[in-house]
Amino acid sequence: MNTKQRIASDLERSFASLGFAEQGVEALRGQADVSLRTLYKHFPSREAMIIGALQHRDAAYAEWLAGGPADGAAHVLHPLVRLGDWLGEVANTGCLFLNAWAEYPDSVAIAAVVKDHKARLADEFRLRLAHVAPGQDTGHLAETLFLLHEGMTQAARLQGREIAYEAAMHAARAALAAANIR
Amino acid sequence: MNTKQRIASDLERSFASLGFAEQGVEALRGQADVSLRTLYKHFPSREAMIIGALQHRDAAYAEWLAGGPADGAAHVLHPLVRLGDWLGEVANTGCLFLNAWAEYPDSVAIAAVVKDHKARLADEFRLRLAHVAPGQDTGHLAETLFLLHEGMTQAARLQGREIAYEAAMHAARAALAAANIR
DNA sequence: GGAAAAGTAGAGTGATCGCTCTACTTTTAC
DNA sequence: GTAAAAGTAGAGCGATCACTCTACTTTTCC
Repeated sequence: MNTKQRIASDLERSFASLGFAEQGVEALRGQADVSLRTLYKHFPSREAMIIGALQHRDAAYAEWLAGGPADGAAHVLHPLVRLGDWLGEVANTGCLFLNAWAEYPDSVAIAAVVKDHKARLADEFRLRLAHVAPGQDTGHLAETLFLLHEGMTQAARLQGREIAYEAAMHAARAALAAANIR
Repeated sequence: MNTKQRIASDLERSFASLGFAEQGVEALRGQADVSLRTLYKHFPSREAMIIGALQHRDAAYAEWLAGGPADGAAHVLHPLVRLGDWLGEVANTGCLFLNAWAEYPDSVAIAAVVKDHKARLADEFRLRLAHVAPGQDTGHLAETLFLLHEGMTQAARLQGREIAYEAAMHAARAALAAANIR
């Protein structure tokens, strides 16, 4: 792993646990354990540091999602199950991407990274549905699963992970059953 | 309407359209068209201004939700329909409450307002379900509708309001039909 | 072995921002 | 009518913050 990637990883962990607003560049420098000059060499502005952290998480989350059962409803539900695991294992401060966007609503670059990440996530459901029900129109279903994914992320902070996970899985299974995917 | 409420209304509109981070106290003062001294008299810190704006929107949203068809599935779906209207009419910058929380993750007072607002929203679904299906266990269903509500809010920014609205309504109707609520 | 690249430490700078304060005017209430 | 309350205008303060710069050391690579 090169220096830039290692710093990006530290930045991601730092932003995820303490949020964006509460942390200045000096604090980030400390977490990454590099000099200010090196930090700025790889990430020439605070915004670039945030983008680097988001891109790092984007890659990590894609890896986290991969795999699971090869067929049937369980194949489609796998990303939701994994999100449930994720929410249980990492500090639950909501969606890192949406939090970043909230902090920099005018940044075109950050908005692009966020939309890109979410589009890839929505595609994940489309691909898995196409694999399980080839030829079938599953557009609505993919959207529904994406809505439940986003809802679960936020609801876990508000009402507890268990409640959000149970409700999302229950609703997702019902939606798949209604489309004869079992 | 007294001065404080009028200022709170201006603050809400201001935060909603330009976000939290991008706007300092001087800009807020300008939007509310009052002197700095008066602004601080009613809201003694920037955090208090944010809380005031959130409380104002909480009340406005409760009023916005009220009413709708008196019975059947349409009674339960009414809040989702209204959210669809809301997303079409106001600048869609995501959920004001979650954005505020993202900006001040350590503020106990802000977290309390956010959780309070969301709890009231979840209760809205529970109450409407209890009205339509008295005696029936609709806990899961209420959670599902809440997830779809939260998911719709975010997905509307990411994929467009129409897609998010269609998907959420479709999923919600299916969930109600599965519980024999029509 | 030596030059270039990449790193460290940390002081300094300019701008911004939340908030206070002074001096003055208008409105409200009895 | 008058006193208290509430408002305006806006300069100024202290702190913070993103970012730069100087001086020096270590690592890499042919």
